[in-house]
Amino acid sequence: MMGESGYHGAPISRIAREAGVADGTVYLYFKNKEDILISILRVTIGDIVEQILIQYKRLEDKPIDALHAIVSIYFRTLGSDTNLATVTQVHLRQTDAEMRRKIGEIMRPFQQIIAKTIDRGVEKGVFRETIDRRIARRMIFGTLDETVTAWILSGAKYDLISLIDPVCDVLVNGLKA
Amino acid sequence: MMGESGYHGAPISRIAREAGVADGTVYLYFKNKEDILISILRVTIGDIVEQILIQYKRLEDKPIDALHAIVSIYFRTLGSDTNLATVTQVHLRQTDAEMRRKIGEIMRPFQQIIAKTIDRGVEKGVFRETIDRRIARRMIFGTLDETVTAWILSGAKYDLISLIDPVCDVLVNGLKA
Amino acid sequence: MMGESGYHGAPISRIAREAGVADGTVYLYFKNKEDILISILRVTIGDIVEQILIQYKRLEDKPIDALHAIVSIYFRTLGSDTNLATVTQVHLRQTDAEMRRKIGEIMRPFQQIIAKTIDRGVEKGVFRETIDRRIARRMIFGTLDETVTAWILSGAKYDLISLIDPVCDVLVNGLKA
Amino acid sequence: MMGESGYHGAPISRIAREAGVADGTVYLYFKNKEDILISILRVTIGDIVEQILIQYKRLEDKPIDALHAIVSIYFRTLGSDTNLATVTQVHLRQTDAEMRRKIGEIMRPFQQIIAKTIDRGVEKGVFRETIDRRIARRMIFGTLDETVTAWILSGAKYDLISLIDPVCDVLVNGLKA
DNA sequence: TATGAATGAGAATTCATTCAT
DNA sequence: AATGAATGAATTCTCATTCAT
Repeated sequence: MMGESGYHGAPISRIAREAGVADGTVYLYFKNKEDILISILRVTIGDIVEQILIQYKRLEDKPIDALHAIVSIYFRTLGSDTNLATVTQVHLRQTDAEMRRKIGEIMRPFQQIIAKTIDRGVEKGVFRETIDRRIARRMIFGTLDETVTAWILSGAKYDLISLIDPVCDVLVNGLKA
Repeated sequence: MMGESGYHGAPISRIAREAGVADGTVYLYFKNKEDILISILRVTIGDIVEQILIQYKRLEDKPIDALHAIVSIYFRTLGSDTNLATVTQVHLRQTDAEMRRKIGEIMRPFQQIIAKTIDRGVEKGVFRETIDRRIARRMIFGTLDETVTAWILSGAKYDLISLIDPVCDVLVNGLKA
Repeated sequence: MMGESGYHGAPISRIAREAGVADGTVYLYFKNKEDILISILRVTIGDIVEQILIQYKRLEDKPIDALHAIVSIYFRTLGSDTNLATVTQVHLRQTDAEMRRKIGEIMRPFQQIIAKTIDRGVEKGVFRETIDRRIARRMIFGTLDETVTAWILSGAKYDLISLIDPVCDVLVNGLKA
Repeated sequence: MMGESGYHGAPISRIAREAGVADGTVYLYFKNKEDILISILRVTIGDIVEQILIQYKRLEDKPIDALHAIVSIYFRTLGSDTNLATVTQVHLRQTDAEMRRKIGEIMRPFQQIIAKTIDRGVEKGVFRETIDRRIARRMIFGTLDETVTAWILSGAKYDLISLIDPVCDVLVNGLKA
């Protein structure tokens, strides 16, 4: 039960309606509203990180390819499910400071993979040594995030996958030695 | 739990208190809460755009300096007023789709300046011709946005101005020919 | 906050769990939640009354011993089962006026035994003739009730049985000729 | 505003309706539902205790008169306001364990006055030395409580004040040396 | 008989908005 | 123009009850 259909809109009543269940039913599966949103994010980011890690060893010596894999998996995952992306880009933002902190924690593994990729790139001499790594990480994540958000707000009319290469292009150039 | 707040974000009562007026007084100047937030954004982005335009003519032939001016003014404006930045980075996100559309409209002049700067850079041969300009615009805006959001969520502990140069560095390199 | 519970007191799910059956099973045996609580009280008070009546004939001429038997059986029954006492002292109070009326009806046989004991005591000249018998009944029941409630709210840490004699002591003195 | 009319019935909506205000208005004066009930009890018990203390010095040497004053003031206060008594005897019982603890704390000053009166009575030799003072306290409070509850559940048809003397009579005899 | 997933009515609480002063 | 008390719609969440299996 639950899970396949959409979860647009903030109120539990709408989430429940779109899932085709009664309001109370939601609470059989989730502790509270926060838990719903957090759970969706956790699973999504967990999936993305897991998929990246599978390819990661193979790409140990190729930071540019590793970055490409990160972008690719991120866009493919969110790009294949508009409802999912709506939750991560719209509903999860409609939350208070405490929740934002929890979101930050869940995002950490993904952010760490980005950080590691930057570190390796610098070690290998592929990325510039002079870049501020924290800034670089934010550039990468900010670009991905802005791209997905723009896609959602546009109504998901085009294909997010088509943006993998051009996005990698600007990112890599921003870092390249 | 979450939706213990009827709407999200800052209650009118807090906005009014911080402005030193009574709740009702707010409605003499603004149509409704949305109008307040939108107005704050409109003024802020208007200011930023105006300041950039003042310097813009002078930098017509120097796209890298123009980009530096954009980043500088954006960070200086938001970095000098934590409340303001909290509204733009937190409260304005806690809104529905219709509101997001309005926000997009208000941001347009700022986005257009970024777009124009990219165009000029490419014309002048300073930025690569092969970059996807829409993507480039999102990279720039996404990086700025992510940087300011991270700053706010960190509690605004460090100085946003100190990030102007390193942010410009990665952005320019992402675009450079 | 408070009314986070739709009704009050023990949820059916807990009652069912403690009985080792599923929620739905409860409804094969009871009409509704009220019926459960009422039934528990009916059985409990029925038991107490029955036990008292067994000893009652034998004590017909000894109103003080009869009162002792009442207190003893009341405290022994509730004191031997914390869950039971919690239902009678806590959950059964968390009900509306209509339910209170039903509770009153169920308590009547017990109250009548107290009344009868007072009457006999007066007849025999053991209790003062000048006492208001209705008040005396309430003193006895009020004292028992308050004692059991205090015991439950304390966490049932001490032994209710140890209070039989001292409680009888004050009650008997309140009535004695 | 608020305060004069009745507060029957558990739900805030009914409390508000009976106070002639909207649901939300209640929250301008009380933190939450618990706060309403607790506040009523605090004020009531505070009043009762205050009134008793006024007479208390004068009755230092007369424990029986002191007890009479306690009963009198308790019954006069609750007996003069059915709504008030309904809150203390019905609604305040419909609460969870945590709330019961708070209620216990608020009742403490009243219980302490009872305890002190017993102590003095024993010192003066007016009350028996052999009574268990904790039990005696519960007898007194249990009798008062049961009497007021019975009065409320009867529909407050008779006059609670008329019970002051007969109640004192049984109580005093329960304690007398 | 027994189950327990699903239901949905009902309760507390927040806060944008209004309006008498 | 300004106030802020009062409103009530909207929202989350609980739990008694039902019913298909």
